Amino acid sequence: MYDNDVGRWQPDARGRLEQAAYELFRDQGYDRTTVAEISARAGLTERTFFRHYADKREVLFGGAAFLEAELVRALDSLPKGGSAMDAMRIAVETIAGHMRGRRDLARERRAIIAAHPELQERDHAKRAALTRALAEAMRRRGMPEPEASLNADVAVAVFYVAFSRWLDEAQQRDLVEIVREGFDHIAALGSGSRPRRKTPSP
Amino acid sequence: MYDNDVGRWQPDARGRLEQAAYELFRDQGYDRTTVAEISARAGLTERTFFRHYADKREVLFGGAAFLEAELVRALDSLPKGGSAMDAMRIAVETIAGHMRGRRDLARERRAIIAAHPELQERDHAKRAALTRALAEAMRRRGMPEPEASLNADVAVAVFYVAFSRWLDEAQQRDLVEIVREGFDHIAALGSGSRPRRKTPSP
DNA sequence: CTTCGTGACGACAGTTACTGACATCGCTAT
DNA sequence: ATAGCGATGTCAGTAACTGTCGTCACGAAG
Repeated sequence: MYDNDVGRWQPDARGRLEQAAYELFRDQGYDRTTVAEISARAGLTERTFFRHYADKREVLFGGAAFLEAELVRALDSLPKGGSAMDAMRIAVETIAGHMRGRRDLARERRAIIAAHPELQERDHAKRAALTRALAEAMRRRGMPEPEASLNADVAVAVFYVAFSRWLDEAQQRDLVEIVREGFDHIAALGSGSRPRRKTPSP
Repeated sequence: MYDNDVGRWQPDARGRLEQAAYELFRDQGYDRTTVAEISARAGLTERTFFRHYADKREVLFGGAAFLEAELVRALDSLPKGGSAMDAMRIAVETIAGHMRGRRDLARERRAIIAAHPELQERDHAKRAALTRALAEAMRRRGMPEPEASLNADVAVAVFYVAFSRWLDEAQQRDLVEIVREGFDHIAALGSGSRPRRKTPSP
């Protein structure tokens, strides 16, 4: 679904558009670069840009749909026996793994979004969509409705907090590890004691 | 601050723009009405519309800033002695009181927003801003940080859920009453029993 | 009474995000 | 071959949003 164009045109038009956009946003800022510029640098026309992205903002959120799909896929492929929180933990750790090697890009992206309210709006919308998709997947596993949405909220919050820390920390830890600590912290809240482990028990 | 224009132009330009917008949105839909149309119906120019509203969407969210200000004002004017949840309850009930007599308008507004993703984005952003403002006010009352944000989240969630029910219910109850029930429900969660009251104890 | 801002608006031109309609041309299946 | 399909190009158009300057009532200062 991502590998288009092997014949008449250069391949990976989407990827070229995204890369061109990041370069231009970094060099001259988000609102000083036009869609026409992005398209030209990618060797395409403005019209084609809007065939790949519904609007200018979406070029910064191409990964969100992939992330959502991966999260749901990971959760659906898990046996339905174990605890619900464990299932969510595994699914979230799965998508956290997909971030490996993209920290610098993610930091650039965050800086751009932080400087533009319209992009923050879109970011929140993507988070809400991710949460809804996760809640729906939990419902498919048999969890009733207040719990499904509440647990999805918590799991997505853990992911976002971990993601933010991952970008902030000076030493470069693995995001999956930070996510795991987050879920440990949540579990500790329920048991009334301090976190049971900092790494998986031997 | 809201009562401009008593001389050379008709008064209440903002109000006229808002009313014109609602009428046109109701008659021909949000995206089939242009800012030029709204401005003309209000007896103003397009340029003036954008002096009052940062963009076309904002004309539907003029009340949000007022609501936020009222919520903070109500909370700040409360004595700092009592319980934190009681203070939030009183503040939220105060702004709930401001909705009286605007149910039909609110339902129209909700229908418009529900039909347009861009407006839902803005709606979520306004809710986030309200939550942040409430958390900050709670911090001013001495509540430390994880609690302030978490409690603000809960209080705003109660308000939004109550608001939605208020619009849905066939018989027209008072929003303040529904908000009160919501806070009762939350309090019951903490005490481990069912809600203590459905209406204020006699 | 004059003068001097100041605030709210109009007029106008310009940019740019976004859309619709139609043409082009390699690829694949029949 | 040919017919359809899919990704793109071309072109024209709409409407959201911005910068700049001019206008005119008002109120304060002189």
